[in-house]
Amino acid sequence: MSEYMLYSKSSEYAIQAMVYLAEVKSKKPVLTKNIAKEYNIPYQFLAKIVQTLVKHRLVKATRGRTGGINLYQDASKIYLSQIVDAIDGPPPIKEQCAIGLDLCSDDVPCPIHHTWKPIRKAIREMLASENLEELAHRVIEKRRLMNS
Amino acid sequence: MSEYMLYSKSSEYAIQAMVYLAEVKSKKPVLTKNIAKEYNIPYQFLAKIVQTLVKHRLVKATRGRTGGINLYQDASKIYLSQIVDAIDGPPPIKEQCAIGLDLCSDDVPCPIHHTWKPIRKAIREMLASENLEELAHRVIEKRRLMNS
DNA sequence: TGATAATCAGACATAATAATCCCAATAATG
DNA sequence: CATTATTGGGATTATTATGTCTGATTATCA
Repeated sequence: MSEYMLYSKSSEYAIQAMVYLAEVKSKKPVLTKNIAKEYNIPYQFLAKIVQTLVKHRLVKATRGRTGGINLYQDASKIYLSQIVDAIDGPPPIKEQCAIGLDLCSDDVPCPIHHTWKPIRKAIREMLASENLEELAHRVIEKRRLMNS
Repeated sequence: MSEYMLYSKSSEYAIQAMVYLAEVKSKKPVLTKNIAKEYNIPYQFLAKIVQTLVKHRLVKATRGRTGGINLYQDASKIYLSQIVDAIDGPPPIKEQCAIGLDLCSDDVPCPIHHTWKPIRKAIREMLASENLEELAHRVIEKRRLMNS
C-alpha cells in the first residue's frame, strides 16, 4: 500500500459513475454497462456499487429493456461526502489516533494530534464542498485541455 | 473501510515500535516481544515488520540471548516519512488522480486537483517534519495528562 | 559445550477488499 | 406472448493486507 487513501476503490468507482451521469445530463436512463466501459470499471462490480447508490437514493434506477440509471436529484445538490459515506460508511464518531496509540482529543492529544487534526478537517471539508455539477464542469474542461 | 489512511497498519505498528524505542532510550537491546505486549501488537507480525526496519537501517538488531533492537541512529534524526517509506514503499513519482480518472498535473488537472494538492502536500510535510524524539516527548506528556 | 533466548527467513493461514457468476425480476418491442 | 435487454441480489472466486507457525541462525551463560 502506498499513497494516502481518502476512500476505497468502490467509492472511487462510485464517484466516477456519478460524475459521468452529471456530465451527460441525459433524461433517458444511462446504461451502467456504458459507464463501466468508459471508465474501465469491471461491469459486474460497478453494477453492485450502483445497487448501493440506489438504496441510498443517490441514483435512480429504471429496470427493463430501456432501463438504466440517472442521478436521483440535481447534480448541484450531490456532494462527494455523500457518495463516500454511502459506499464506505460514515466516518467514526470518535476520532482515532493517527498513530494508533488510543483515542485522542484536544484535552489529551496524541503525539501528532495537533498537526493531523487540521489536515483531517481539510479533507472532510473538501469532500463536503465538492458537488457533482462543479466536478462535471471541470472534467469537461480537463478534456478540452488534453485535446489542445 | 472508513476514515482516511495515511499509511498501512504495518506502518502504524512500525511507528509505535520506534516511538517506544525513542522513549525508553535504552542502551541495551529492547525485546520486540515487550514492545508487542506494550502496544498490543501481534508479536510475530511485529517481528516481521522489525526485520524490514532493520534492512532499511532504521533499527539495529542484536541477535542471541541478550539480543533485541535499538534505534539505528539518534531519535532526533529519524522522521515519520522514513518509516512509512520503508514499510509501505516510497510514494509514486507521478501523482495519481484522486478520483482515478487518470494522471493529473498542474497543466492538466483532475477535477479536484487544486483542492487535493495542498492537502497532500500538508500530509507529506507533516510526515517529513515529525521526528521520533519530538514524538516520544509528546507521548510522555500525554501519559502525564491522562494520569492527572 | 549444552541449554537457553533472541533475531532471521520463508512458508502458511485468515480477513478484508475487490471482482465475477448466475439467475430472477422487470419492462419494452416485434 | 416470446424475445431481448436491463437492473436486483445472492453466492462464489481472486487478490491483497494482515497475522501465524516453524525451524534455522546467532549469541550468552552456567
